[in-house]
Amino acid sequence: MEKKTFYLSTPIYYPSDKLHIGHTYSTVSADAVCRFKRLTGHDVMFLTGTDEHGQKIERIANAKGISPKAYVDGIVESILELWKLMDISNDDFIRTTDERHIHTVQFIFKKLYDQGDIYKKDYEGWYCTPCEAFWLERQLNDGCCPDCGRPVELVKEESYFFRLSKYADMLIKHIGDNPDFIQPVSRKNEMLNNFLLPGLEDLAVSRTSFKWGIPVTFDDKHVVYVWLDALSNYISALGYASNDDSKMRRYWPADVHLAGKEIVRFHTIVWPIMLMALGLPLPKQVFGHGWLILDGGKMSKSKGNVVDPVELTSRYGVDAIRYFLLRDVPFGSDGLFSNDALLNRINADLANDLGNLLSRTIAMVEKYFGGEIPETGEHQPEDMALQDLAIDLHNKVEENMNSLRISFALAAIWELIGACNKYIDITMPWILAKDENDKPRLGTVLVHLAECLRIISVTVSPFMTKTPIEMRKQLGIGETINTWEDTKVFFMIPRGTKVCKGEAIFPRIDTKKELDELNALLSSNDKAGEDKPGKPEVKAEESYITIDDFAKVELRTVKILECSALENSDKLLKLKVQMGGETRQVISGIRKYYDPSELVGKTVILAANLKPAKLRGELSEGMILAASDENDESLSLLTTLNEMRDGLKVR
RNA sequence: CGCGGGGUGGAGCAGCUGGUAGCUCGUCGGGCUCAUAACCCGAAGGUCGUGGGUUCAAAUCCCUCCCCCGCAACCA
Repeated sequence: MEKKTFYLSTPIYYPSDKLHIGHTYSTVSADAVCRFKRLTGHDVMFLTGTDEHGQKIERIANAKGISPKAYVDGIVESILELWKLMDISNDDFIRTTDERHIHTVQFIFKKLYDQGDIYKKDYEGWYCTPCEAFWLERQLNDGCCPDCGRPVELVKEESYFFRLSKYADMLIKHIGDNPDFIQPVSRKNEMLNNFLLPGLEDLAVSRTSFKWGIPVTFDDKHVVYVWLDALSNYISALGYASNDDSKMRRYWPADVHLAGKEIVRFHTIVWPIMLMALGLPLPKQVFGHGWLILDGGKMSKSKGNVVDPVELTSRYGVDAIRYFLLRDVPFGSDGLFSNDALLNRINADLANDLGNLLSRTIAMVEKYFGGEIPETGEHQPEDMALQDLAIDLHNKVEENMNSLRISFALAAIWELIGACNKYIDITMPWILAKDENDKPRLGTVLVHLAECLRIISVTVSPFMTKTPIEMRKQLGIGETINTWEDTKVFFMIPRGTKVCKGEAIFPRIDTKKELDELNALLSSNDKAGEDKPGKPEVKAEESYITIDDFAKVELRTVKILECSALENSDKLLKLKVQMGGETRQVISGIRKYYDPSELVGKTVILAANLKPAKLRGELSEGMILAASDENDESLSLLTTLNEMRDGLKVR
């Protein structure tokens, strides 16, 4: 019989920098689901990759003086290493710079153009020259660029547009007819209420303002712009529109597209409409997972508050990290990441519960039966209860995994582990061992434990990769009786199997010591910044400025005369400052840290020759200097060590 | 009133198709010694953000308000 297929994709990641624990979370989740599907007999296609085009990459590469391709090649290499380290079992890795992808995108673009779904139109928009970015009217901050605060100008650019509007009704109907299409459901309402029902605007799908993208075949001024490029990866990887589309026929439509919640919108609106326009069936489900929130707030590359998965893995092992990510975060909603929670989880669940259970079981088989799995005898009620629980485990795991409730699946496994520990307490094998007459009973107890451990080793294998192998090695069964079907049957380990005591699979961690070390590491990373080994001198040349460059910035001491909160803003303070004979108005985003009254009379440092900008409708003539940490958790204004008068130059 | 998510014992969460408030960690007390100072049992601790409404009955449904967080077309 033909195996059922299962096609799952992760988002393709933007390689503007190294990936952090959040990306790892997405991908590890995907991996667990795919491993589970393989274990339960599916023909799986697991795709991940990178989305490599765009202005941001182009700019970073330019700044480094290398080509965009050379730049992303380097990052992609580190991503591949990371996935290898995390034991990600993807079947393919698609890069949007792959020839096969470019071919598919160009085909799609042309086809949609030919059939009238893509059209060219002059696009009038607000352009910020320094940022090289277009903005919509409603994005502007009182006529200024939302990024840099400088004024923007109205310019015309021609652009290709994709007729989303044409397919909106079809999509609304599809969403209504297929309740599982958008998961979790809360996202579905969000999409409908926010975007679909109010009406879709056509989407700009080309750019002329930068070059780093896939050229439009019939109009070489244009490159294909993000979403049409990126989303196509899900079929370009299957060979859509290529000589060999066997995978396309085999795996399409996808079973699940995993997406971070911020891009659910593109996956549930733009992508389905693209597919409709191409006459292809829609994916069965788009699942929007939550984010890992770091203590201080959402983690992001630009905030710099990232947690390095490589570091964590080298300390605690892949399985510990995989386990934590999969267990601690309810899939679909946000999860909190903290070192504290991580170490707790490792100690409590892995070392104490699972590791110790294996260890004590093996130890007893060695001690009481010379290391050979004994024979089972008559069964007591507590034996039956344990058997029932173990035999039922595959149902619970299957049920939860089929609805992508990964943490619940793990919780079910840990229920059995807990029951085993309790079973030992009830049966008290060490007492049985004292009386030769109780030997058969003792054997029965140990066989039950070994069987449970065997079943656990299999059910846990989608989530952890090294642990099950080590468990089975210690149980003496190696890679036998390890199929999904084998989890449904008790008493499979042959009598006389030689167990083999090994190292603790999860050594207990000295939490306090490790926490100190991790924190120290974090702060030293902050300070060291780029001069970590690997790229010391690259930075050197480019990042120095000359004394002349420095002289361009005019820094002055100023005295704060007045200060008040700016209305209709939650971040801004409005200050009046004295600088020599002159007074100026400055807007500063420090409301979170300072009460207006406490600032009056203070002397601070002002960047005085910054081009004035309007913020929330108020003129800001300069910028007040402040030191802040990467999480924006603490911030301090700069002042002078000794009392100085205002208006002085700072050099 | 831009949109969305959330406010439950010390911490992190579950429960939210209404019917005696649950889990993990932590704390305290006890048990056990096969085991990685681990495991097992018990206890303390919550007026389920606020105010109102529906109901025999609300953490759970409806409305008011307060507070946190995210998003607003390239940061999973």
